[in-house]
Amino acid sequence: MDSEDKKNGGKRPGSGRKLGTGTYKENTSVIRVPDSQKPVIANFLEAYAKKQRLQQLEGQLDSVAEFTQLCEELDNLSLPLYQSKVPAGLPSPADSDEESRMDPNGYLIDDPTNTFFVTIQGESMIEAGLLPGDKAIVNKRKQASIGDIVLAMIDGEFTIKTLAKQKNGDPKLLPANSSGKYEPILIQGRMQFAIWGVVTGSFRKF
Amino acid sequence: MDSEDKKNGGKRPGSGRKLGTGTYKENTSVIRVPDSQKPVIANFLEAYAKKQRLQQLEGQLDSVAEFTQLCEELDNLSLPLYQSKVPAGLPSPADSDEESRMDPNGYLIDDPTNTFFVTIQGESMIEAGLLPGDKAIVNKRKQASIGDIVLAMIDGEFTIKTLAKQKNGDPKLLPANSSGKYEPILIQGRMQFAIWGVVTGSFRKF
DNA sequence: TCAGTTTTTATTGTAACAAAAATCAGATTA
DNA sequence: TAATCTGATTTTTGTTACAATAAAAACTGA
Repeated sequence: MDSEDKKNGGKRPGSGRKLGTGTYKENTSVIRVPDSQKPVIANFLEAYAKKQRLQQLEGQLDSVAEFTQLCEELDNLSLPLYQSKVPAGLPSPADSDEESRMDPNGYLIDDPTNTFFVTIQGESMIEAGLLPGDKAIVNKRKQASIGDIVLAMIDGEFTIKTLAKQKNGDPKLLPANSSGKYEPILIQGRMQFAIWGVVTGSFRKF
Repeated sequence: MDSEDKKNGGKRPGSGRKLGTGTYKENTSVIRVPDSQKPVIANFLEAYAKKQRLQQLEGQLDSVAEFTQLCEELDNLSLPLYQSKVPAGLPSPADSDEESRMDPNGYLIDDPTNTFFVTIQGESMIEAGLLPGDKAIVNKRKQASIGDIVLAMIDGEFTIKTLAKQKNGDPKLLPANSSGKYEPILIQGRMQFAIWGVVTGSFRKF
């Protein structure tokens, strides 16, 4: 009733749960957050998890077009998350006493709801006319195409670069600075990468 | 040497760190997050903490100096979000005040009555970030100083250049293009020369 | 081959902990 | 008397530890 009771003994080399099978397909760690912001962050993470899940489903990307389309889809999926609070600089209706004048707002911004501004940091896009301190106008609904200047997030950091394609079809991000100080960024599978919007214009104050 | 050695013994009822003296002025708890999103969330929380801190300060203002400083800080508060970090995905806790949005018109144009636009032609000011097709914002009332980018008319033709001074004190106009294709323009007595305004900003559409 | 069982390993929310920070009371000093 | 010092006390906070759960492969018996 006991000595002969063993049925399935022995080693199981190679068994066990596989790496990267968790919610986020990556390592996690613990951080402390204020209670009031927990639901906000939870929402954000839920959207992120969904994105990761879909990206894995989609398998290997073979074109940037597809990829950005995917991003768009994902963006729509997670839209409820930040729908209410997109930090867009909504242009106020111009007080056009001088109607013959050009209006920068109208000229620069086609789609106010989906437009926001980002301050340029660094000189990596200097040859595209984007200097440090400039404000880039970003449309987050516009479909990104090869050659567009885009706002992308790589491993949690934002950058503005020109979108291009690698030989294998994966995206890459090109700086516009021939000094050699900035390298193209090749997007690889293990990097967290997302296109947040297309830069449709810019402005600056001297 | 021992019985009389007690100096500060005993209970300290009411002592100890006060509640709500932490970063967020509220309870916290720990959650697990994917490593790649840690910087994003950290930035979000930083903004949130700043907001909480300032809100607490608001309750104990006792001088005008402090108040104006606070206003400045609150003003800046909405910017860090756009500057490099979290344009969307996480709603900005600092941005809940509606009025802190940015308006390109207001940002670019201080003095509408005396402001007009000029389309850049040529590449002579490319290193100042002015590309062909850009719109330069010109204030015609502003006093031009050495180092300013100005709209000048020389012998009936308009040009945009940086204003500088020759050794003899006469003005000269410097291009911002190191290719050597553009030469400084030295203003001489027999030339017809006038400064029409100071370039205070620029904008473009891609 | 197949289904159920067992072993193995990764994930994940939470508890626990220790160091740091903040605050107060009594003692000491100026 | 007021300011400072010292130790006690409590909250905060980043990290570690852990146990429960989940996922995947190996084994067993048919």
